[in-house]
Amino acid sequence: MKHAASVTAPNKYVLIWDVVRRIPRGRVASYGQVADLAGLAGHARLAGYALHASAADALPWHRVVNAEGRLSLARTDPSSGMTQRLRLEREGVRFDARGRVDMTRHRWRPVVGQSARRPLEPSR
DNA sequence: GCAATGACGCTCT
DNA sequence: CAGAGCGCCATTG
Repeated sequence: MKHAASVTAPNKYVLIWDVVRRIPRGRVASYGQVADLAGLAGHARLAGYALHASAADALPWHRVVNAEGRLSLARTDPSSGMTQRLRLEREGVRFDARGRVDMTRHRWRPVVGQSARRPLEPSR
């Protein structure tokens, strides 16, 4: 069925869910970023699949947006867009006039070694 | 097993 | 900056 995972949940999905669960409050990550952290670099689509397959309130799925900072809605539940935006705003995530998340300020930066690289956001 | 579809992403126009 | 095209992989008919 379209709502996979209802009975079968590939380990890959579990990996993705685990990453999503680690996203801090007030921070957002893109599907590609989640896939990458889950060890599935380049497979952003799988991240989307995993989220769709997971239970609605089993994890902070609302903190996952696409690379453009826009909200990707599930065709089976278009109303999720409203829920997502409300939850994010409630966490302090700001949206611009176009309805996009300000990625430069809210993109989640998991600790990797924080040696060099780190353009650091304009922090307003 | 092939063809179509999908909570995506990157590149080119 | 917007739209179209192509690539990735898993699920479904």
